[in-house]
Amino acid sequence: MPSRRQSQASGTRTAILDAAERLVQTRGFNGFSYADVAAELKITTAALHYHFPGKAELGDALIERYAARFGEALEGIAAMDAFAPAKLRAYKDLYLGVLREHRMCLCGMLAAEYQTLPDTMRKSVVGFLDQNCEWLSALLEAGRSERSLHFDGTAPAAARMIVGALEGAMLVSRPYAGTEHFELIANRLIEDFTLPARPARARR
Amino acid sequence: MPSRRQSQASGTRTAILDAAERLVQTRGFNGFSYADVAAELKITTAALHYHFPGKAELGDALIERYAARFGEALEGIAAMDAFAPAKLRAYKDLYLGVLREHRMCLCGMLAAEYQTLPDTMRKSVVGFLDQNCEWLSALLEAGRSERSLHFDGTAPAAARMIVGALEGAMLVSRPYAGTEHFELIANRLIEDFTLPARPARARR
DNA sequence: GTCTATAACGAGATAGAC
DNA sequence: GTCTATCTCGTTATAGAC
Repeated sequence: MPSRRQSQASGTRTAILDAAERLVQTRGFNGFSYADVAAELKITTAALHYHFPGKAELGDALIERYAARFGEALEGIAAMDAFAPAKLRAYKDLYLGVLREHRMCLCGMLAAEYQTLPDTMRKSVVGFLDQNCEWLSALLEAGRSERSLHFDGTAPAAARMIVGALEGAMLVSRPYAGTEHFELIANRLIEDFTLPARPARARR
Repeated sequence: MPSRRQSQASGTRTAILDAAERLVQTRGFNGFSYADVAAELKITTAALHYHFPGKAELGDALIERYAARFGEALEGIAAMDAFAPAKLRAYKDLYLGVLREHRMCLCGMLAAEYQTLPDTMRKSVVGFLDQNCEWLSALLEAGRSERSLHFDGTAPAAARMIVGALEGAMLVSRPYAGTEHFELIANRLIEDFTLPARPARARR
């Protein structure tokens, strides 16, 4: 039987990333410390430094994992047997799921703190935004082709608007308690891109 | 001749607020220190504490001044001899002006850091967002009445979408160099609300 | 892999002289 | 109003034992 590969994430490493991720998404990269993570895991900060030499490396690992997970979710949506509007709603629901946990999008939070980030983290944040815009562009193009979505201008431009609007909706919604504020904005945004279904029935 | 009132802002106090404001808008409330402000003004941190006993009080003063200044700008726009679409563009340009200085909206930045803020600052951030939404609601209603703007649903809901989208556009635009990213999103957003002028000429 | 111990620094804040 | 001097605490980080 094959033994564990050295590249496999140890339980502690994953637990550190989980705790740090939540802290960054709720308090920001400049709003948490190694001590916060260590306290949550009931280990010492010295143990943290064993897994991540410095906060910059921890930050790099956080974005890398987050972007990979988000990419998988996007692949899952792309593989859905559904028309583009349903996929766009599923994309919006990714953000909604994050907000439900009272979190900001990791890279949206880091975008706010952009000027204070190490250079490697900056590049990764931009990469995440680009990744989202490219995926959305393809979805929008497909929706236009199948006549289920409509928008003026280029697909990349429309994609940037959607990403910006959803990130902004999360940003301004978190100071208010629930998700109603976000859903109001997001649902309205998505409707603006959706053409009424032709064959079955009119929009209710 | 009347001597200076005690309530008048001293030059130092204003200089502190100016420096701190820029620091918060570029680096976040958790991304700057008294030492940063003191260094910029070439005074000591002890002098800062004379004007603002603690960082929380400084933060309160920052939001208060920012909201007041923003409110004045809104009054100025409301008083314009123009139709609602021009006023909506002027509103958008308020955000654009901030972004041109490579800054995030003060309260947008603070919204990201919301969970780490003192309670008085939290309340003020929400107040700022509400102030904007209420002003925009009135503008949207007026535009609908004069048939120069159109939107589905209620004016407050549409206003929240605009505020969220503009804050989000700033957020995701700052990692990219110029203002093109923002303008693409914001102009598109505003066009979606604007009805083509009836009498004179079609949109160019 | 995790600990204790500690270094080295920066942050917010205060006392008291000028 | 602003300074010097100092305090306390939190944060990042390292050395070396277990």
